Amino acid sequence: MNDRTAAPYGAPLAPAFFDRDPAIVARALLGAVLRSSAGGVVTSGIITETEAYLGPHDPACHAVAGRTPRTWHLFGPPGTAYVYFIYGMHWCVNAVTREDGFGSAALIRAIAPLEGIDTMRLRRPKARTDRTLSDGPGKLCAALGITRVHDGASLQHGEITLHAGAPVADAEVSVTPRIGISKATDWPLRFVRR
DNA sequence: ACGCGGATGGCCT
DNA sequence: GGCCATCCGCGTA
Repeated sequence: MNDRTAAPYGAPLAPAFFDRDPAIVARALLGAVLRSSAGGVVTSGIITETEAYLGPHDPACHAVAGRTPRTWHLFGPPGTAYVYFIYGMHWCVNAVTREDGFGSAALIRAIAPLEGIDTMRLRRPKARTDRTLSDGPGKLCAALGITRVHDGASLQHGEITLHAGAPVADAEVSVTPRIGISKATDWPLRFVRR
């Protein structure tokens, strides 16, 4: 209904945007728009929280396991979606960073709902407020219909895309250790928009 | 406002 | 067999 409002974002971010250090990319993704057309319905949100996973040398990064069936697309070219299944129930989405074959990424941890909020509510019936619709990595994937079928897909042209949005100033950003991990727990690689 | 534990299944050792 | 880049509901305050 109110889904026809003008979307304040343009063309998808180019591969060159992602072909940088994952911490730079994770920071730069704050304020960007994550968009989905899964199921033929547009849902989107403004990114408010991200984390960087640095590669095979980062103990908390899935790349430490090497290239396995699960981590295959983490080693894809920059601007690829790396979607994985966790805790037997949830999906999480990353944007692959750096060069093809390296194995680093930026995890999208939270978005503020922008378009398709009615659809997001249907997909997340337990969410009581708009804010809790997509304020977690598993929640936002459920809200946007992101699943295994998107693993390995291009984030430039596909059902899931990333778009530049309004810039976010450093004064609005908190940098903290990453959440929910058991290794390298003190590395400051989580970026949160206040 | 917090803290804790159960759900649930694929994947690596 | 054990470990998860999580979420939700229930308990205590």
